[in-house]
Amino acid sequence: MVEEILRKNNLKITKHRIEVYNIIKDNDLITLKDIYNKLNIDKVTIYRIIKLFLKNNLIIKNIDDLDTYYSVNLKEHSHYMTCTSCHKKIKIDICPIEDEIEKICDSSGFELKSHSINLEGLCKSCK
Amino acid sequence: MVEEILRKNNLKITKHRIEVYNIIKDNDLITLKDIYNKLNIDKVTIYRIIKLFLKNNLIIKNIDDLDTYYSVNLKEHSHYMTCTSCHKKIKIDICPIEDEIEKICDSSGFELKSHSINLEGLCKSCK
DNA sequence: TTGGATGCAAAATGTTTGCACCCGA
DNA sequence: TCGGGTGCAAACATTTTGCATCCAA
Repeated sequence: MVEEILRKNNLKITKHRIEVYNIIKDNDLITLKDIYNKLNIDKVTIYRIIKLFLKNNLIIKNIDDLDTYYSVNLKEHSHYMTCTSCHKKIKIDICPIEDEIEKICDSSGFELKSHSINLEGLCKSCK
Repeated sequence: MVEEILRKNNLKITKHRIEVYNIIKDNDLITLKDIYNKLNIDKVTIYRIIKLFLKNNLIIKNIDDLDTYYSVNLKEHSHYMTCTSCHKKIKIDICPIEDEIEKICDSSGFELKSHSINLEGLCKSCK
């Protein structure tokens, strides 16, 4: 529930914040432009909400060769490989860094709050 | 040798391309702005060279909460964890996705050309 | 010599800021 | 009620484009 997440982070609960969070949650890897196109909220407000969510690690910033995308920051999450030819994204359901990164954090005392991976190459049909 | 790399990719060898490649190589995770500040090359030309290098997988685009950085795409490479409080970057010398991703590519037929990882959190002294 | 690379100017896009007004707590 | 959230306008920053000139092959 978005409201709980906002409350837990001491963020005021507003209609716009709920809308933005939910649209990111329901559209994994959505661009700011698409959030703007789907919601009736001023672009500036979306920038501010995105910034706030990033700062509080509620969402994750992802990139590929073309654009910047946002996704919600949850334990269950996917990563994607992007074909630079046909621009299709192939979903990976396991997190390839999970185990290794935990070891590194344990030994270095780093507390990981969020992560994103950009994998680019050619898909089966494009190579 | 930069010249060989350019030749191998059928790219014309120019003074500027050599300069840009070398400065990225010598300054792991450099911003476009810093390339511009360090070299006497028009900003537009740097944008074009960066774009060309990315398209040919000669360099990698990396992000953190603040900026976009470039690094050369070599088998021996580092990743970094970024502290969102003090903005220090902690170098990781092993590639945490290497093994897992190879398996995924093998089974899916995806040919990985480049990858970048963004790890954010709090370093030992900031948490 | 020739097509692509570069520099300069300008346009187009993307992002932030200031301020008045609005709304959630 | 009140401080922070939002919309609008404008400023600022980033990236792309058009075109004339230059240079690597």
